[in-house]
Amino acid sequence: MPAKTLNVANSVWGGKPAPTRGPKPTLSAGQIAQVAIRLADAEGLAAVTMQRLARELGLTTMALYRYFQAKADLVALMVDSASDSPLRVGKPSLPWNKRLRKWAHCCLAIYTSHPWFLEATSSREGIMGPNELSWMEAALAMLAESGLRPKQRHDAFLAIIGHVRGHATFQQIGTRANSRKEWSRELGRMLQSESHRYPILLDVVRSGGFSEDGGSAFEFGLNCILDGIQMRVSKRTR
Amino acid sequence: MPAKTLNVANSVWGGKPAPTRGPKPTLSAGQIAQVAIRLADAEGLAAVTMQRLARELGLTTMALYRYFQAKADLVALMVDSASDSPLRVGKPSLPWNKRLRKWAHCCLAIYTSHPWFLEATSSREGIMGPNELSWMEAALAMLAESGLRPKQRHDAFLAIIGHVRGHATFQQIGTRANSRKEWSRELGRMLQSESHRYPILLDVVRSGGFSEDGGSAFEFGLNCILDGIQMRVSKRTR
DNA sequence: TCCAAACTGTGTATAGTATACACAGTTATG
DNA sequence: CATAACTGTGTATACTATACACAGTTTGGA
Repeated sequence: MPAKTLNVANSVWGGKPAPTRGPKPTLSAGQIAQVAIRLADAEGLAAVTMQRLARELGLTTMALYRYFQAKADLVALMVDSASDSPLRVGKPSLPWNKRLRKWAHCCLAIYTSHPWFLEATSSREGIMGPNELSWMEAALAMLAESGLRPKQRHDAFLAIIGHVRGHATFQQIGTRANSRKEWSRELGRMLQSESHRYPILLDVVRSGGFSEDGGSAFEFGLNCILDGIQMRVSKRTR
Repeated sequence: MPAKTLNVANSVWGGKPAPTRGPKPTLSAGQIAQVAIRLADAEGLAAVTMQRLARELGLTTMALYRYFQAKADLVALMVDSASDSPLRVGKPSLPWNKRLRKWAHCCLAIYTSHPWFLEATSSREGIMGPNELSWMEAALAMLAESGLRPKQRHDAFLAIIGHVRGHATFQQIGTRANSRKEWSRELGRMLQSESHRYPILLDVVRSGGFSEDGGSAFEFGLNCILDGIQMRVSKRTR
């Protein structure tokens, strides 16, 4: 019996029947997740330990296990709560690709405003939560408008979310110990001592490809993907 | 002083001066990394603990710290060793995009043959190793042939590696506890009970978008990106 | 009205993690 | 040949997640 998966689902899909006897819980799973999110935003996901979180809440460590069967359930709820974020893609009259572009930007905003989000969603063991699925549904709906078949909608979605996550990964380079600039400088130094092996890479580093960005890399790749999808849509309708 | 970063670099860029006195080490860092790779391939990255690895090698746990300053250094060497993998992109006479496609497939092969590779490379704190950089150099060289400027080469590279990693992430869904099919079935059941909220998503699941793939999703997104790059190259040369 | 079931949070205990530190044995160099 | 520099060992520590027994609280049914 796949017990773990089901439990994770329970924490995110409010499936607990709300018992009648016994004392009322002093908190709710949602409240705990909110505090955990604030903690993770401020100090990283590694700071969210059961002991630390309990201390933050004025509870004992083990009290948390009355709200979540395991830590994975807590993280799952953190993820889905953070996914309850405004998705503004403009009027439905806008063409699908314009709205999809906005979708990607809103989605990226979750990753950038919650640095832990990427790590927390990198191992998709349990089932996804309702808010996460809503994001997915929205993107797939736009792709459906484009005229792609269901399987291709999925493929296109994967390319886009992959790009969002890829950019989020890139943004987090050297985030912890050193600053990003320091990381880039270090790489440059390393490359210079081996410049014969990596001449072109050295060009890129010197052009500031790694240190400064300002979102142009995100835009570039997103445009490539959207144009590529557009081409395949045109092929189909032609 | 960013000591940790430098140490990681040392383990990967053989910078230790090879001492003269004292007994010879019974092993080398590279050998240890190879055993760790075999262990991770078989039982996952979580199985690679210092104690387990030491037991596997017939050493004490603490003996490993004579070879690596910290576990992160070991993982860094695992990553770079696994990156020492054949990159066959065909004759240099082939057009850059055909070779870049092959590059992406070879790169994906690393991720699929080493399921731990994705996780091990998800937090890029330290500097990259020489083999990793060689992969990057190769891709950037192809993009340079296309005529893109250095900054755009970087942007394009990011889109491609992002797609490779995105697909690797997708492939690992539900890999652990349940099979992937079970995961998809579970999702389908969940969606059916909320079918009014996720009608289009349900279509995709029913079309087998999640359960079966066979690499078509990878191909689709890769083609989109490569065509998108091609368009931008044409614009520039026109 | 009262009792027992069901629930809450607490305290304690355990197994597993990385890794710091002191030590004993070994080797090449002065 | 003595000592410095290195090897691997053993022990200890601080942190994880979480299992389990318990004491106190609330409520449904008698």
